[in-house]
Amino acid sequence: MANYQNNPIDRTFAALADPTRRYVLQRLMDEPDLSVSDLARPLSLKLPGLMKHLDVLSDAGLIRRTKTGRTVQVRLAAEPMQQAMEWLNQYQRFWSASLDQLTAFVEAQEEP
Amino acid sequence: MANYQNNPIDRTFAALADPTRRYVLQRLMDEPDLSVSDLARPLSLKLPGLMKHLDVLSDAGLIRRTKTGRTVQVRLAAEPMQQAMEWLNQYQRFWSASLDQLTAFVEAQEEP
DNA sequence: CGAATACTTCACCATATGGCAAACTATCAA
DNA sequence: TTGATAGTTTGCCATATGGTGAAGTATTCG
Repeated sequence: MANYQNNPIDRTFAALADPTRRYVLQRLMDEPDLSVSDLARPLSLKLPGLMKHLDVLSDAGLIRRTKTGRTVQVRLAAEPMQQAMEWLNQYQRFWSASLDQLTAFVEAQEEP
Repeated sequence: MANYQNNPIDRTFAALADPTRRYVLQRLMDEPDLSVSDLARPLSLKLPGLMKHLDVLSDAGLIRRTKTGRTVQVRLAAEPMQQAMEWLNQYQRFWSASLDQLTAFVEAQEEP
């Protein structure tokens, strides 16, 4: 093989390509600082499985883990998504309809 | 293992996770309807290697291939990126600085 | 027709990924 | 201090991915 996701944007997109990992990210949006077992509870995989996903997310810089006592708090660190977003932005001229959607979305965000 | 990218958004992000494939997409933005060998020429891989990448991109719905005679035209089909984009949009509230950037970008696009 | 061109398919390889059970390492509670 | 709890590490496995060379299929050119 060769290179295997070693640049940041590769790792970001690769991390986002798995539904379990996207689920983790979405949960962390709503409930910050969840523990590893809190995250695992609703999932149908064992802890070692989740660990691997968390490693992928950490390597991509999308989460940060801090251990206090015996529990680990997992927190979102969405910075790398910005790059991913910027990369995708280039393609907007190929779907102007959705450009309108995006504009609406951004405007909605700007309102109080 | 399990599920291996079988839903559309998985396939989209997985397709975007490789630099060769992102290169192909970017070239197709600038020069639509390139042939397979045109795409391969500047790359340091053999045709079968590129073929696999094109298969991944097709399966993700990001390109479309049409054969005329013995040459194949590859065209961008960026629709699935919209979904990817929308997914990423959720995270904007985690980086408001770049939200401003995005707003600027969208506004720039809207000007003639 | 015969040969070159433009892909495509096949068989093969090394490494990655996503999952598990089992064993291990804290840390907190009784 | 024993035991439960929270997480990690270590094999191990099956399948995926990204690459190759070699052979196969059309199509076009001379």
